[in-house]
Amino acid sequence: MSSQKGEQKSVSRHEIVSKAAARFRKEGLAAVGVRPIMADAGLTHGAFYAHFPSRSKLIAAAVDHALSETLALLRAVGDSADAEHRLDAIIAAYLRPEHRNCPELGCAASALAPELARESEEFRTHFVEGLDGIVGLIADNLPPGGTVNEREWRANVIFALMLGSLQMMRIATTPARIEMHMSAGREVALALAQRPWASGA
Amino acid sequence: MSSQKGEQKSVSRHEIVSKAAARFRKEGLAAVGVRPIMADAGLTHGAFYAHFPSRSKLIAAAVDHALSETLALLRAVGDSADAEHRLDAIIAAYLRPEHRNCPELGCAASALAPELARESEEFRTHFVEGLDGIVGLIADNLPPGGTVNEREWRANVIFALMLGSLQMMRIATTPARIEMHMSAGREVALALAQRPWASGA
DNA sequence: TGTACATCAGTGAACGCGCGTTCACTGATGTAC
DNA sequence: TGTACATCAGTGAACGCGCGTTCACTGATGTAC
Repeated sequence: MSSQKGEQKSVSRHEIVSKAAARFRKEGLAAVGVRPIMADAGLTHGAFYAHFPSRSKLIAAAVDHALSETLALLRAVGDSADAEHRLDAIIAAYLRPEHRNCPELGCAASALAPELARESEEFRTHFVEGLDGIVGLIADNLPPGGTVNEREWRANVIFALMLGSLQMMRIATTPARIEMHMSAGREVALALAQRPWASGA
Repeated sequence: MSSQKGEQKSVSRHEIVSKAAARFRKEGLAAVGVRPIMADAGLTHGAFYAHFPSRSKLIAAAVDHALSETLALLRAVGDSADAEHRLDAIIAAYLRPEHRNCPELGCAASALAPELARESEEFRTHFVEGLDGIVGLIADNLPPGGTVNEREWRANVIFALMLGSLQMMRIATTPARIEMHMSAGREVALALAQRPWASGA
């Protein structure tokens, strides 16, 4: 059987994607080359093209990987909270100091949004589908009520606020500022979730 | 007098900074080299080091330039609106289709936030001071009431929402999505501004 | 079980290219008499 | 006003370097008999 060779290859591929996802989030898409990623994965650069046809295909795979990791983590955080505090827990997990300090393990949008905005329409359409997983998780944990559209609308605003707040936390340099963006983002995101549906928001 | 030579030099410097500010916002800090910027300014790359000691000092100058342009524009937008609709006009100017489509003319934070978050603490401290100009403009146009801290707190949340919403507009690919992020961001930003002060938010 | 051959994941030299930065030089402008 | 010299903004070749990508090769693993 060729299963052991093939298995090794798919282990390598996973390692490449995983290390790339970390490097891209930490240093930016444009700043990271194929060689350092392959070195992180314990391989030499020449092997790269046996796994991916080009660097840009790796970017797509790495961003996908990062997004699903984040969705899985936020889902787990929600699941392990009381039924009435799930959204609270998800928002707090997104806007927490560790997420500020370790972009390499966090939400791809927060680490890469403007660079992703420069990618092709095709790429962005796919990325938005991935992000919709996270936005959908927020929508699913909103208080009951409202139409599907209203719930999605609200989840999108909440996510936009979380995204902007996390980026402000990362730019901020003083503990007081970081704390302000964190607690303000958490408080307002939660308040938006609990606003009555009647008012149209 | 050497005034004409010196004048030419400062005209060139301004041209370099201005073209760099546009390129960096359009393509990202890491993606733009000294040569293309100098070509945009109508000069050859060799002249660069008569104006700046290094590429990274140009980044600092370009980001400063971009931020003051944006502050001036938003201030002008606010000033030309009715007294009771100034914040409305500022928010609408930030979250408008032209700003989505032309990052090279827009807010540096929206085009570069994650890349700026990777810069040194010194750089970020200076950048936050610049951003505070915009946040301060929002605070100044909030409805009356609240302490200075409460007003700054609220202006920061509003700005975080505007930042996140504009980035979502840029990633979105369908007119409906773009429109949703725009109108949702506008509506909620304004609602946050008008929330009563008593409730602590 | 042992040997000969096929497969194929990974290696590392090499390609052309653009990067940030340096520097000897050019030539238009400004100054001195 | 005219000529000789000084200044200095801008030019473009050159430096070493890392980039994305290609490809002939290696050597461990798997297959056939």
